[in-house]
Amino acid sequence: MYEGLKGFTDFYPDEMAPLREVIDTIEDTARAYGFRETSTPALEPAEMWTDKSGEDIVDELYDFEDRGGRHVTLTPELTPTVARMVVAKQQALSKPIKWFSTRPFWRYEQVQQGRYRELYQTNADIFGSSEPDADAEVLAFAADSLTNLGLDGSEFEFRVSHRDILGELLRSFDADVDTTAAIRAVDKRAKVEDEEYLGLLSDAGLSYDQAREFDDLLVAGDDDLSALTDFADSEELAAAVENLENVLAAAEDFGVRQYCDVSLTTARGLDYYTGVVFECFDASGEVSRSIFGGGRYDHLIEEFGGQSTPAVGVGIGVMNSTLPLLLQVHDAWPGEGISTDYYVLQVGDVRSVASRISRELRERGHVVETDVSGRSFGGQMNYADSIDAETVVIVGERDLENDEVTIKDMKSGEQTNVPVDEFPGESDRPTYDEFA
RNA sequence: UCCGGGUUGGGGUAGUGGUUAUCCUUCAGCCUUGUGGAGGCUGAGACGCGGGUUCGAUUCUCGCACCCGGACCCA
Repeated sequence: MYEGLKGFTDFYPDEMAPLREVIDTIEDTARAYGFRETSTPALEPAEMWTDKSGEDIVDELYDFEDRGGRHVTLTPELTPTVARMVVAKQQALSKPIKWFSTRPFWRYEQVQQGRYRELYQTNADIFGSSEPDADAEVLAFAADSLTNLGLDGSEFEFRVSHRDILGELLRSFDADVDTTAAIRAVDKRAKVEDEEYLGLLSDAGLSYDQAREFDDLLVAGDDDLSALTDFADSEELAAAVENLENVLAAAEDFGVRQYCDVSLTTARGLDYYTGVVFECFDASGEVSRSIFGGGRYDHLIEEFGGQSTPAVGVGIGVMNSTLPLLLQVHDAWPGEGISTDYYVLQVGDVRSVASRISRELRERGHVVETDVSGRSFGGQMNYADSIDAETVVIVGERDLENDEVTIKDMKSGEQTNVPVDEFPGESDRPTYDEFA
């Protein structure tokens, strides 16, 4: 007997059925916004991550040398791949480009609640629009996905921040600040002691007093963004604040503003984000990890060798992620197990008739099972029960002597005889009730 | 990489340095060779892996693997 790899998960049919519903719901939402489906490789040149991404990502790569001596990696995220695709066909694609896909990703990291080494994400991205409407549409898609899954606004929250606000605010201090390090410090704010947090900020170049002032501004800004523009007379800062306000205004018109809280201390770890960034959290706090996140990355396409192209997107973890935890906590986990429309029960040498009936029922789009194990009558009834069959069609030698089959409703247990020539007949979904 | 807690049939569990390892459930078959959800009977099926201590280890001990949770990091 073999064991599967740590951090990889087998999904059995009764586990996959609700996950399928979750994925279908999110994908239907994406389609409704006009996102078009793409499919992308599992394996990519490792350089796509080692060249641009920070140490953190590289440490988690599932990478190796292939037989041609190429340094390749299983993809840990989608963004560089879609960036590559956009660059390759940039001139041919009409803008805005709106793509979605659901597929696995791999990260070699420590396994814990909601975090595995193989995870599935539905990504949705918009390329070619820097308008606030594009940011807001991504927020709206994400929010609609959650509400379509049965969550309401009191059960999740989007913490929305803006990289340029943080950057410009830092720049407005009269100091030589390492912006990236400072933003990383902000990202840690909730996790470390005040003193350590302020220490990280001063490591980044702020004086102690400036660090205090900076932090006060972030907190004040969450309630009232004008506190920021009042502080510094900076055109760039004003533009960033205005951009965030415009995104929130668009979100208001799109009907999702109520899910969004301004939270300037939400920074997100990835370095390529540029404007609006957001993370989704469980409003009840029961799921402590972030559910998913996204944001704007206006420079990545250019960095990948394309023409300057603004971009904004979100990646929602659907399997081996925290979203199932969120849905379970709020009683929104799809309950449907496997079910079967018809079981065609065979007694004796009746395969040709049973097959004809099965085929005609399947042609009508139903889920139909019949015996492939040579089981006894009782054994087949047992099996029909175990697969939650709604109707059992008994094709037995005894009935066929009278040119009949028996239609049995499994819920009530009632049954009746029907001429074999009239089943399934003209009805799309013939059941016991129609013949009773 | 670090810190806790775990690992006994498919699932859930009891127990023990020494005969055939407990119970529930599940699965298969039968009671009932044409009727599932109830009951009865029969059967299948387990001490994570490796080393050490010991006459003897599932039990004690060490290492490893895996699982659960946490730190770090992230989605």
